[in-house]
Amino acid sequence: MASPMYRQIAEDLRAQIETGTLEPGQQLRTETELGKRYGASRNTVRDAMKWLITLGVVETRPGQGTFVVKKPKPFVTTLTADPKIGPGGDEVANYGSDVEAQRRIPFNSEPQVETQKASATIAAELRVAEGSHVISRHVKRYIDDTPWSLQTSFYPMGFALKGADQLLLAEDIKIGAVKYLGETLGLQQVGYRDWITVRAPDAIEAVFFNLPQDGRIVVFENFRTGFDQTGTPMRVTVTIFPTDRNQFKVNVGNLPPEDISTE
Amino acid sequence: MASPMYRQIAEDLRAQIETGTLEPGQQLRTETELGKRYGASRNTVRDAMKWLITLGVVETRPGQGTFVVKKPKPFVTTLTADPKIGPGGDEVANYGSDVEAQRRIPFNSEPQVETQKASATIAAELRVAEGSHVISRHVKRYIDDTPWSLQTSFYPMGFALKGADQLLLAEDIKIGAVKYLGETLGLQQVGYRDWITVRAPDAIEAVFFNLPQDGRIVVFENFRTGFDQTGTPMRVTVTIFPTDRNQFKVNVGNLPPEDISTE
DNA sequence: GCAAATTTGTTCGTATGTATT
DNA sequence: CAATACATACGAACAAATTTG
Repeated sequence: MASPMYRQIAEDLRAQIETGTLEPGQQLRTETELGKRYGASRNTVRDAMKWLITLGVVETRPGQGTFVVKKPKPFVTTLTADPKIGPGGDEVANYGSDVEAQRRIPFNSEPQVETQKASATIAAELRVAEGSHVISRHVKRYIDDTPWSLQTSFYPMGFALKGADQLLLAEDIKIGAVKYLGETLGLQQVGYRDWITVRAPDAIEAVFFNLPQDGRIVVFENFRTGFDQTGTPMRVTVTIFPTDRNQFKVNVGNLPPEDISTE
Repeated sequence: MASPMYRQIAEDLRAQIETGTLEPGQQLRTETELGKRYGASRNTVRDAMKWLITLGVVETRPGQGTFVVKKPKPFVTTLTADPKIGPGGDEVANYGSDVEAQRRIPFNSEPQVETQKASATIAAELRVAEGSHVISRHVKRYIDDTPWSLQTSFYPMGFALKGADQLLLAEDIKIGAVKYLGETLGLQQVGYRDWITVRAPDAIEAVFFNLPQDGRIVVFENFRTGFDQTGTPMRVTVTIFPTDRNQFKVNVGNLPPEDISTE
């Protein structure tokens, strides 16, 4: 009896959900009904609900009721390059093929292109002066019509001035940005480094991914810095993935082919 | 007036924390005091506090008060192998060197060794029958005395019977488990695959890492499957890292040496 | 070591607002 | 428009944890 009543109620309901007595998507009894059943007031039941909500197992809809949450099937992204493509592959292309292998339909929005002054983080990764101008290309990415990731690539402004002017056009670069930079500037991406963190979504991300506003569901933030043949950073790509529907794989060394049919 | 009062109070306090008016570690005024100041009841202030708690910006300590949270300095783990070591390196050794480079002091508990029946997930990764026996070796890992990760490695039971009997001893394998398997069974780890997900911590993890019980702070779960020269899985290592103090790096291709002094 | 004061934690009751059916 | 169900807010009381005298 150490734990307070609202925790006991929450635990009982959670157990019912875990064991499948309550199925995903199913509606729970109303708060007043549960109060009667457990011999508690409606406010105490509501405390139990709040607890279950922060645990992410139920959600409430005003005017309707409380429901067991449905977990979406995760999207798996491989961070290491496909050996057939090598480290020079394009992010969009790479991720795309990875998704197709899972027989899903990816869709990217038209890029939104801006020129900005580099933030401290971006400047440090690109090794340019803080506040110097950079090109940012932003796309929204969907899989099977569900919001999947938000991706922004940053390039030094000099690239466009030296001949890679398509970087400034708000239009998909068909051959891929990396290949385009190779053809126009002779730059080759010989490697990249990913830096993966987890943080609460900002307001824009929460809206796009349809996440609760209170930051219960967090997002992956992946900084990918690409390096050219001289060891200089040529691009920084920041991709945001909500953790509730995304997973990553990293392949190192010689691996047998993966069986994806059972995923 | 669109947003409810408890959100307005929370937003005001959050802004004070963002701008530094309230510093990390600093104590907020008591709930009753804040209620008077904002013209709200104590319960409404408490709703604001709950909101800030799920946002992760404050924490309450019964009998003491409410405090602005201090964010710990993150630990960075590189998932791709050091090129000098190659994909055959040991997890413990690999991670260890990675941490030392950041001039921190890692410490591993003595391993806790058990034989178990393989769970569905472990069996699938190791490609053994579900329910067949496996050896599990579990260590608790600290850096600078703060709990850092929980790591469990699983090996097929056959390894011990065929000569690698030190796997069953609750004692550190000095030369590293991978090298030991090479010497005793001729197995070489030629590659591995990491599979990274994020989930709420279970009760044991929450206690070890000192995380709040309500699952607000989630953990990375990294499944690393190591493969031998025949392409057969030889080991599965599951490592749990709390996301509030851990980050990952992934290196692909040819990279310039990283400047770690500025981290 | 104990008692008092302080502060947050839990629970109840009640009233009113808002969203959906 | 009415009924239903969750959302917000107030007030009150007692419990539990911590610090201080």
